[in-house]
Amino acid sequence: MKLITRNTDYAVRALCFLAKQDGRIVPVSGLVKELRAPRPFLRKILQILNRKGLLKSCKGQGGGFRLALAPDKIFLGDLIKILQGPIQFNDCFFKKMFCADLRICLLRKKINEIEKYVISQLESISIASLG
Amino acid sequence: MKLITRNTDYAVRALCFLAKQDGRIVPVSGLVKELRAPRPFLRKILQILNRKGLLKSCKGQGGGFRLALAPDKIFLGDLIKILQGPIQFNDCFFKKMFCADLRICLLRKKINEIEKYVISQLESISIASLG
DNA sequence: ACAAATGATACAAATATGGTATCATTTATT
DNA sequence: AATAAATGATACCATATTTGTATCATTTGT
Repeated sequence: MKLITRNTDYAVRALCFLAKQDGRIVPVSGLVKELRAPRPFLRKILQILNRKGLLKSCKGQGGGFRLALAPDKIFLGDLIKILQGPIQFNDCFFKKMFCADLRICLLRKKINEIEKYVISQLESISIASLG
Repeated sequence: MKLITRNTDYAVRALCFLAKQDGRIVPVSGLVKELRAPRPFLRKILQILNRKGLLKSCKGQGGGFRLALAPDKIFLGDLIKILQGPIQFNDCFFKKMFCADLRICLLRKKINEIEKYVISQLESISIASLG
């Protein structure tokens, strides 16, 4: 079981690299070189981060990407939510089926507590702290 | 992202039910009825738990399953390891590629800390505490 | 002998993840 | 104005994992 998937991993590395560029625009080719990531896959990730407002893109020749926010305002939790969906340790498979039953509630309750801790941690890890 | 998958969920419920049977042998049909789980899928799960020593099976007519250990000696962490594999929040996609690089180590280090906490929690939640 | 149970194992469907391919659009440069 | 270099959008495909299903062999109580 993984906490972060490959696309999040690429995203972290890309953002860390961009954080070191002082706002200079970097084209995908530059990031591909730096990260040795598959180019079309990386493009897809960057485009998503652009749409979500973490990156700012510039089209046309000389274009590329730069951070849209300060590195200490971008958190691992944000990236995971955007690229992997909400963290739901606690997704109940049995919905209304058992939920009157005490032991199920106990399981859910305990997993929920773990989830809350993990989310709070992930929301405290900034790109700046990883750079 | 899920912390426990459906088969683990079934396993928890099955073990909790068996824990209430005072060592009486319960056939799969009994558990299917109790859990409304797909019978062949549940059989597969129970057979795995038997092989791993958490359950004791009895073949033949009148056979079935019972707990092999006291409910306070079986932990959620065990079930997850058996049915979902080792918890590896920290599985590095980039192995030797970047590992000389400081920022990668920072990411891994932080995820490792979260992983350790989660594992310690999962290893503290017993079937008895969920019953 | 028979029926009721598990053991073992191969197969299949559904979903999630990782990645590719293509074409349209924008923009700097010439 | 033409061209080349970049992103935007989107459809598609490959692989792995999860969630099952199906079948036959084996064991055991009656």
